[in-house]
Amino acid sequence: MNYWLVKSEPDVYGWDHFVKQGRAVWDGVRNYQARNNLKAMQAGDEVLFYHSVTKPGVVGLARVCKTAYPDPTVADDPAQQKFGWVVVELEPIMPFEQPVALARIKAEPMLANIGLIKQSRLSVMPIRPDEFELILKMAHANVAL
DNA sequence: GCCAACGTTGGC
DNA sequence: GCCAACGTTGGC
Repeated sequence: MNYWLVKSEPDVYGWDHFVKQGRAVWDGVRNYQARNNLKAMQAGDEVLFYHSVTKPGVVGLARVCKTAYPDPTVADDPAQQKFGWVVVELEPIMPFEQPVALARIKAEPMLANIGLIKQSRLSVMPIRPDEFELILKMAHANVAL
């Protein structure tokens, strides 16, 4: 089991929209490192859902329900296909009773090396098990790991 | 609205 | 291959 964090701007695609749909095709990733992270995801991996820009913070927990396949939004664009962009599919598990604001993450010494802070522009990143567990605690999420 | 970080593009 | 210019992300 691996743990991840994905970012989305709530005004573009927020947690509520995600829950309403019940499943998300995670498309639009156009960065090699983020793409490689998508490719490394396995079915059942747990994913922190992060709202960027407005009220930045982790708002809920999701899981990978379908592993990487070619991004259908560039299926008709040969110029884009050479990049090998992919999507995964995610489904919501639960919202956080107490969302974990970025400010709280920054204030937590044990999270000083989290990718979210170290590589602030990366939109799909791995999270260490200890970091993941701590964020769930901070969210008051009682979930079996 | 501003700015820092950083990835990409294109000239040389 | 280097580097300046430029665009995008995302926090504040």
